[in-house]
Amino acid sequence: MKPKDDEKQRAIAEATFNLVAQTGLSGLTMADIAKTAGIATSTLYVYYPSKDELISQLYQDAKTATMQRLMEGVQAGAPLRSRVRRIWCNLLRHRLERYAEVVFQEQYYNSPWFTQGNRELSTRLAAGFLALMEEGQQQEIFKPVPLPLLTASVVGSVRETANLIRTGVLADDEAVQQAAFTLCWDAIKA
Amino acid sequence: MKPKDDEKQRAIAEATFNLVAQTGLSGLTMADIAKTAGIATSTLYVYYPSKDELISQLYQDAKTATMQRLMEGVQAGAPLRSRVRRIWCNLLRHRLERYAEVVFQEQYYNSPWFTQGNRELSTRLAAGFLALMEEGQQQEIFKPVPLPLLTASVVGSVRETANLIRTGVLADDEAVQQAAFTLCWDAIKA
DNA sequence: CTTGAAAACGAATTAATATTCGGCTATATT
DNA sequence: AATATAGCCGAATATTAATTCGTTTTCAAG
Repeated sequence: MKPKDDEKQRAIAEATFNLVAQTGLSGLTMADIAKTAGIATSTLYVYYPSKDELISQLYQDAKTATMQRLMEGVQAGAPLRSRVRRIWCNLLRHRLERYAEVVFQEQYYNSPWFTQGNRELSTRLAAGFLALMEEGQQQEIFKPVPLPLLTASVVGSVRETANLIRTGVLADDEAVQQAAFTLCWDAIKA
Repeated sequence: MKPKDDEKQRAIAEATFNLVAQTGLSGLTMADIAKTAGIATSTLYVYYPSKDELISQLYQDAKTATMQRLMEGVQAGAPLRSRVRRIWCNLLRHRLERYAEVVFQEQYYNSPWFTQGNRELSTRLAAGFLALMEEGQQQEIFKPVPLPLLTASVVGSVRETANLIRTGVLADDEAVQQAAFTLCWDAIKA
């Protein structure tokens, strides 16, 4: 029997991310995905049973990749500030380099199709990051406020910064990064 | 001749906001709007020439209301910190009380239908807020970083906080508000 | 080299959904 | 009170898009 083609799989994902970044999740059609990926529309159904499943599956892949990158090169022994800084930079680079993928994730996350199961996956993948923030709070390096306030500040800071850089309002250089991270750190530090 | 019915106008807006909050801008149909508003689908076309125009018009109304509320009770003579705090609280209250309207604005803002004209409107309406932030920077109360970084921090802080309160992660009380605003202020203050 | 099972395709099919149309109704003006 | 103008409605219409179907092509196993 003929095996599925990994290359087509990749093409489908890439096409979907790019189309969503261009025209939004709302404008996404199976016909467009197929055309952009260079295959027939009906072939999509060989790889995914429905449009919903396709989107959900791609979300899981993208989210997993994001959270993996988040923790890249974070050394357990290093000072907390540099670990947080590393995470902050990882997230920023990821958002800038794989913008389409990130847009896709956010649009799906805020869409009526987003499932409970995917919400649980997100929580599970964020566990490492959460533990790190909690540690910082116990060491009294961070403010004694509800933990979600701290994590939201970090993630929010990256999002805002990435948007400003992407739209050309800010340059993508060391100075901007330094400044933006300092705002973030001052917000959370005790 | 028969005049247009203000009550219907209101019902259309309310229906649209609620439906978008429930099922997303992508799931919005003219039939649903009409049904929820209690009128015939074709009557929608008496008030708006097309679905696009309907959405665009409602966005302008909502955005205007938001920015008006933003500056409510901000006294020109007051210390900068309390003016910023007032703005921060205004935005938070608005996001919590008129959640559907805010969701609608954000989804439209990030949709492929969002027009250049609406982008300009947004900029125009934000002028007062921007001037205030610039003043704070000239008085060296804020950090000497690019202005957009400061404004994004404030707006982002409100968004994150409102989301946490709305989803029940944080309580809607004075203590939380105090804590969240302190994070925000520490981020931007020199 | 044959073969069978699954991939791949293009053409239906079916289900939604934005918009239009023709007639009726309400009301502001005279 | 008459009337004309525009609101209002329910029923078409036309278009778009997800999914299915029947056939052909490809490839791994025997």
